[in-house]
Amino acid sequence: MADLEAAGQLVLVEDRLIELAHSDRSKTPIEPYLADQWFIRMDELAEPALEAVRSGKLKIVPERYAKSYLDWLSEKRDWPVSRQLWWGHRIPIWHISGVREAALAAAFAGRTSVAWQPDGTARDDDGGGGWFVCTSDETLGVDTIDGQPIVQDSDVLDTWFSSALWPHSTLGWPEQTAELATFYPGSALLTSRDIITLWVARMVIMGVFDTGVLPFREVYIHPKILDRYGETMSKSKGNGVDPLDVIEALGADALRFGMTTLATETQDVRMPVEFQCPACEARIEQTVQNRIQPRIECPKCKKPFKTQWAQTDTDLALPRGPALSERFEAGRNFSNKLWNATRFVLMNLEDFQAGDLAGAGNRFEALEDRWLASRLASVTAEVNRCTDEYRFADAARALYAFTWDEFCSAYLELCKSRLGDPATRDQARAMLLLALDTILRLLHPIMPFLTEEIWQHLGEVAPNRRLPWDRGEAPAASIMVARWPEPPLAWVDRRTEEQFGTFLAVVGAIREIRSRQNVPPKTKLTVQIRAPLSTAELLAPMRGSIESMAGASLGVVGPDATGAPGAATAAAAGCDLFVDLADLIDVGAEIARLKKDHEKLVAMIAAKRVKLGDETFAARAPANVVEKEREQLVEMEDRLVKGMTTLAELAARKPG
RNA sequence: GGGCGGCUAGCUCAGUUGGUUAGAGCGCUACGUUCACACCGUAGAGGUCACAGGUUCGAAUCCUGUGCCGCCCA
Repeated sequence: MADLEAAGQLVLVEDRLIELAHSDRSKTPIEPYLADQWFIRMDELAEPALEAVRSGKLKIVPERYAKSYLDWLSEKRDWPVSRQLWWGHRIPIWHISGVREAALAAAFAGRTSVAWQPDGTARDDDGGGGWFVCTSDETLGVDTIDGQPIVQDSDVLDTWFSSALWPHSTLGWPEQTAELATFYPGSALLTSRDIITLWVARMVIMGVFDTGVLPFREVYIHPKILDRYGETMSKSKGNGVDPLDVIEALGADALRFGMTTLATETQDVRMPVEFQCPACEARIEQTVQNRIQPRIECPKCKKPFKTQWAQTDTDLALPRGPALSERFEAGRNFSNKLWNATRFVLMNLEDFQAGDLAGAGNRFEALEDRWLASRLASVTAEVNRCTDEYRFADAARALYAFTWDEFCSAYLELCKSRLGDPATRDQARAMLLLALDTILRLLHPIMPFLTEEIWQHLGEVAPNRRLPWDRGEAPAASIMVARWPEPPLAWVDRRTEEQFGTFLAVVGAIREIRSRQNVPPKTKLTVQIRAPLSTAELLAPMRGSIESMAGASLGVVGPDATGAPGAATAAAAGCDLFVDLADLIDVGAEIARLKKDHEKLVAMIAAKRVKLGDETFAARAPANVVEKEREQLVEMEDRLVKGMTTLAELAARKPG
């Protein structure tokens, strides 16, 4: 500064704030310090690791992470491996001063694993110098040479150096063990994105260098879980979830299922954390303030509980409030759902003899059986596809939706009446067994404990069951070694699924009317369904099912069905449903609803007309898209007219 | 400074190659304990898809820019 001033070059002196890095652990500023360190030259080592990914021999999923791997390795920056710590692998380098090379050669004569080179210090007067000595053996075996002490470097290797050895050293390398022969290389490495360069790249480098073989063929990078504020979870911040707490409160399968549904292709997932009051089970949002307190008072029951920070004897004596997340509750609820569905199946399976389901494919006569078989085949294919592509969340979602919404809500309900009829009872039971067994196998990787438990119960009730994919063998003693299900794709039947969809839509429409009009569940509704002949034929065999699932009795189902003037109406799957509610109907509510519908329809019809009137749309959009739009317009206009008729009828009926 | 990702319902997230009225779980509202399940059932409300341009007959989706959030590297 003085020089600048003297030279007349100093313009201004001012105070500036400088970003100063702080140590995460000690919270003290990090000061630069120049020191000699050991480096590993990377140019030759990096090349095979780069080639492995470029050529596709090593696949990184999701693909975008290959970029950070390649970018980083391409720089081929030398790796500083020495650390001034008290733990770790000591660097296999020794120092000696004041000796000539001849003395080293004599001391290590015959040892090919020892190498040395000058350490760069100046020579002594008598020709002796400083040397680095290196060996791949554990020790040098000598303490002095020519009276000079030989001392091992006090530095240890970077933790990632040791970690890079993990795939092969854990299997006994450098010995050629049976474990190494069997388990090396592995198939897939699952890890977090922040250590792709630190760990994954180093394992590849080290694995190839030491064994000549890539340590794994695929790398799956999973998302990282952050708290509700987007911060990385850590014990020292106190913002984490303890898996043991989750297991204790919600179950091990809830934890695993929850983790699986979080495993999407995204980079981060957020997990809001809540304390659970041990006294009243109220949930208390974890905040930046309360997460570092030794005790928290429950705002609901006012009783205090301790956290991981409890220190004093009084705090330590308090009951502990576990840290949980609502994101595991769906898994807990799902476990419960599956357990109860199982109870229902087992209850109905007692004294069931026909356990051989190997020829199940020949017996799908009822619509719902064809549908269930079709769905089993589709869902299995979907789960296979998802797991092959590391889309674990999609697999979990598919199984959750199928089990809950289709197997439990639809199929089990339909079975209830069939189970009471001796003519259909055994077929329904066989189908329940087939479906539950298949669901268990598909779910097992995601919910291992519950599925095993149920598997054992199933084994007691139906020990002789044979599924088509069991190849004539009895069910395995444990689901862990049971065959993966293989429902044939020939079971997939799109027309049946469509048909079944129509059925469900009709049931839904009746339920909607009931709910809209506040009709108690026990009151039977009488429903007329105006449907095209084809749809009516299709619904005919499901008549009883519609009645039982919707709590209704069906009148006319066909093109000529009509409702009394002012009947409550609903549309579904190309049908119009009429429920005459003369004594029950809330006319005002119905009119209000229809008016709202009407406004919405008018707006949508207007938009459609503009679209279809646009010449360029007709000219440039694909024919099927234009056709679809036309059909929708017709359908909407039809609904508009019907709505207006009903409105007029209701208005005439409304008292006053 | 470079790179990667995110911004969709109150919350946490899905949304395949652009094409019905954008979905799920939790939460919320109403009704309901009919013998698998209230950790449940039925129905419902709730979204200008961060913002601004552009491409296109058509954009949550493709392109450009901006803002905010996060991570890796320097």
